[in-house]
Amino acid sequence: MEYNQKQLSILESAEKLFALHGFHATSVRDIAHEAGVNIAMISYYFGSKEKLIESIFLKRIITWKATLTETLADTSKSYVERLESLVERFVRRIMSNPCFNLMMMRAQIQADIAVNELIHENKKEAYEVIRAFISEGQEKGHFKKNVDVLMMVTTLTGTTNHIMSTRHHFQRMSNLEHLTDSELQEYLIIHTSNHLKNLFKAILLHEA
Amino acid sequence: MEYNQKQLSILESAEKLFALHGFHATSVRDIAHEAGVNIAMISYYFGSKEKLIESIFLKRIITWKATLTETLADTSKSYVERLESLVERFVRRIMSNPCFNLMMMRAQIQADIAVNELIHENKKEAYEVIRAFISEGQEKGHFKKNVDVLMMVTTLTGTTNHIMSTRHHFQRMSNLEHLTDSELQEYLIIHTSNHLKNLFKAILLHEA
DNA sequence: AATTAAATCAAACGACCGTTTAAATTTCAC
DNA sequence: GTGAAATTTAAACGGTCGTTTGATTTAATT
Repeated sequence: MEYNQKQLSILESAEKLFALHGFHATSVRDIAHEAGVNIAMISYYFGSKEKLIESIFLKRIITWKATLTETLADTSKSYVERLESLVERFVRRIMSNPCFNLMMMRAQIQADIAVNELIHENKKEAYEVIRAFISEGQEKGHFKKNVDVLMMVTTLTGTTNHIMSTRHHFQRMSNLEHLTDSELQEYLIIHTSNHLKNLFKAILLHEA
Repeated sequence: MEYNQKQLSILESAEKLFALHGFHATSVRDIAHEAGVNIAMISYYFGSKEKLIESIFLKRIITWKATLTETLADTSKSYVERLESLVERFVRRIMSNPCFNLMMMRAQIQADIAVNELIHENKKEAYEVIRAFISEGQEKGHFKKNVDVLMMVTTLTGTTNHIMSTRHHFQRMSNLEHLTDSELQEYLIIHTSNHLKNLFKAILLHEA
């Protein structure tokens, strides 16, 4: 799908505003104003407000299955190193795209939205790559056996999403008000990754 | 704050609909219809739709600090047992009130809502009780020292919220479609609690 | 029983909404 | 340069929204 400059501007503006205010509290007039276009352009280019949000999801749900597969198949690294890479890449990907991921969180809370099936399939693919990797590690004796991988992935996603969506609360709780937005983001990426790596290693590895 | 039967009916209906559809996609006509009252009653009893949602938060944010304090101060139990009780009570509390907690999640995503300060204070209080407990356990040698308690609490909250908000996706991923809603809820409470207990024990305890 | 206060109602208000319309303008292809 | 196609525009449409209004009904008080 090729978009022209106007369409891209609309998509970006919509993504930002939907993330901030949600779908229903964002009007096409808001989006058009932010994008510098006339309001009829939304319908002209995308057909409807509903199809606009679907287009954002379609554009953004770049399946990250390929990245995952590559990361977890890198035999130059140990199983632990690959697990650590998985966590780092995941956390950085979420934290570096706050708008889209806030939209994802809203979509997941909202039971009646058209992209739910797309999201489900996307998550299922990712999960199956991770599960295959953990299983392989278990069979080869690198990881412990009694670990619920789906719960583990839920903790990865849930923790990261929660930090991202409540980062200003977190900032206040940690007395980090002096940090700029990009400093805070980098701090959160590192600390969240480290925390999650510690958690997963603690349950997957045999104590050294 | 004492509410009459009509007001309670409005509060319940509003909570359910705000949880399902969000504040902006729920109209006062929807709420009035669900509650069996005339739409003017919303403004009459609560002043506005905005004040209605605030009233729900005020009513529901029963500070759980007292429950926490009691659970974590129960000296008839070991430190580990108290940690386990904390997890179980937290998870059950969230999972048993899906409507209110979906509203909480939405409120947290939404940066510009009047109750954010209330939520922040509420979370801060709870966090400080937990941190005091973990610190005490560390000082007495029951828990390991290098654990980020705020991150731990974030994992507790993030994981539980994520399961709750994506429970139908989770149900499908786990091939549990045959379960009724209440069976699924109970399954999730138990499995989430066990998973989180395993995680926290793995990072807090010295390997036996 | 009469009066006052509270609750309820249907209708209305002014605002906002997403989408459409028809005309105007711009761009493209020949 | 011309005509067709695409894009853009301002206005309009029909609908929904939260809140208010004033009349009516019900409940409480004297």
